[in-house]
Amino acid sequence: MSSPTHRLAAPVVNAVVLRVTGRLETLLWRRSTPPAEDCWSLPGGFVRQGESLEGAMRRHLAAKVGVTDVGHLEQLDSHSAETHPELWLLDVSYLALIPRGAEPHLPPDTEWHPVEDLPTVAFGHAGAIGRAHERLRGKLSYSNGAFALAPPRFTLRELAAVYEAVLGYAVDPTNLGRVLGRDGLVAPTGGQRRAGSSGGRPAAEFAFTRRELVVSRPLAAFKPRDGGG
Amino acid sequence: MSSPTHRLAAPVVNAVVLRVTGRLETLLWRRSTPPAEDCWSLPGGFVRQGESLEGAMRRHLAAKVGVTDVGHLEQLDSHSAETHPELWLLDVSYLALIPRGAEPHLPPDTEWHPVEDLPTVAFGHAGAIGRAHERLRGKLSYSNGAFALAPPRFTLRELAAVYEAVLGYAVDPTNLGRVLGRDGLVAPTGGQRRAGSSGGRPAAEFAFTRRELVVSRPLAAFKPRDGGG
DNA sequence: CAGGGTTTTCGACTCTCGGGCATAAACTAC
DNA sequence: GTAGTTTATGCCCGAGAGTCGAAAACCCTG
Repeated sequence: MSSPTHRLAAPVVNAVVLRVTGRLETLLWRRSTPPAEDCWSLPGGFVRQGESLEGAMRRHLAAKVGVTDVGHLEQLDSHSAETHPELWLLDVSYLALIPRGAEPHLPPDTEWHPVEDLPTVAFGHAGAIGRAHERLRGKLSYSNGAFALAPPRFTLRELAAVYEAVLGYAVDPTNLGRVLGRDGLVAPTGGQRRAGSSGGRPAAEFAFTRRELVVSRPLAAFKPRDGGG
Repeated sequence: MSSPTHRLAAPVVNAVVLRVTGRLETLLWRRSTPPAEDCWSLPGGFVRQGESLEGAMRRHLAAKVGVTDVGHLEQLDSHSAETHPELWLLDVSYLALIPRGAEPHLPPDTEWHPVEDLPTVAFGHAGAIGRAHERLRGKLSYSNGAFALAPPRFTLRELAAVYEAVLGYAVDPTNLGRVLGRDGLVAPTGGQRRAGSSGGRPAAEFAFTRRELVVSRPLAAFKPRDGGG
């Protein structure tokens, strides 16, 4: 069963790159080569032998779309794809979050598109975008996942705007700050920020305490024996 | 970049098969062929062209370890593996949950091992078992994920025992029934069950209302505009 | 058949946390 | 200085989880 007569596949990585600029946006790449020439698709490419999947993903993000400052990179899922005329592809999807403020300078064929108003994308990649959005929505609800989308320093109003763009409904900045603050996920920096247009009380500046993913609720739907750790 | 000169990999699927029999156990397979001959590893095998990854996983589970009644099957992650001397492998890991009562008749080379006391497993598969356990722990806390581990009908005490085996700490049957019942995830069947040894009040028999995964809390860490749906 | 032991079930209570609201504070513009 | 805008702080309320005790249902023994 380990004989080399088995058919072989070409490993491919693709990323759903998400950022928030008022709206939730994803990065699409207009293909200039077959297959699916002149169609939009997710940025990505082939994996080299000896290369890790995540390494390949970062390489393609940096080389093809100029994305180097990735706030968070996470594998979504894999599936066997017959979308290529000659090759059997094994498609591994990633979710990449870009913090606000890190503006990658994009190659000409690459554009941000609002997730709520996507063009037609090839290879069934629209499903991957939907799953990525869904997973991100979950992450914001039970972790500090917004650290990878928010700028390094922000006001509670700005952070609430990030949540609103992802979740799709209004979020109260006061309550948001209290919840994240109680879990120790965000903390005030001491600085202040003035509102953009007309006057008002300057807002306190906050920052996430950690830049890696932390699950706030310790999965305690039921009681983890309060005494111990 | 789509030239067929790229190196190709052999897609492989592996499953962390978990069940609960008092303890949480996983299914390991003693390899009788190279590589890693006579070592324990996760059950799995090659993917055929034209076959979906999940289809290949189910095929191997049925053929190699006699597992046909899978309560839940879910992809974990993929990684590029250099563990084979001749082939470049692309390893896709799955989590498979076996309900209690469905006892697959195992081939001679296959055994259940308690997750807390594993033998040495090859190919770095120990990490996959850990990640599977971790994900399962999360599932039990915010979904009806236990439906795939529990028998079709059970008492609250029996269900609590399943939770304890996975979570590692005591769970109150009363509270568990109330929480899952309020969300409509479990419901009494009307039947009764007598305790095993000495007498006592017979316990009501319960069953999960759905046999697919349902996320109980609608990810509402913040307010989803109570009016609408 | 009465009584003790065992297990489950039900109800009441408490505590924490999310959400809402009103008020105070801080700043700008006129 | 006054009006207007925005943020911050405190308090209240309700929902839900966790605990506890008492009642219910059953078995076994004498």
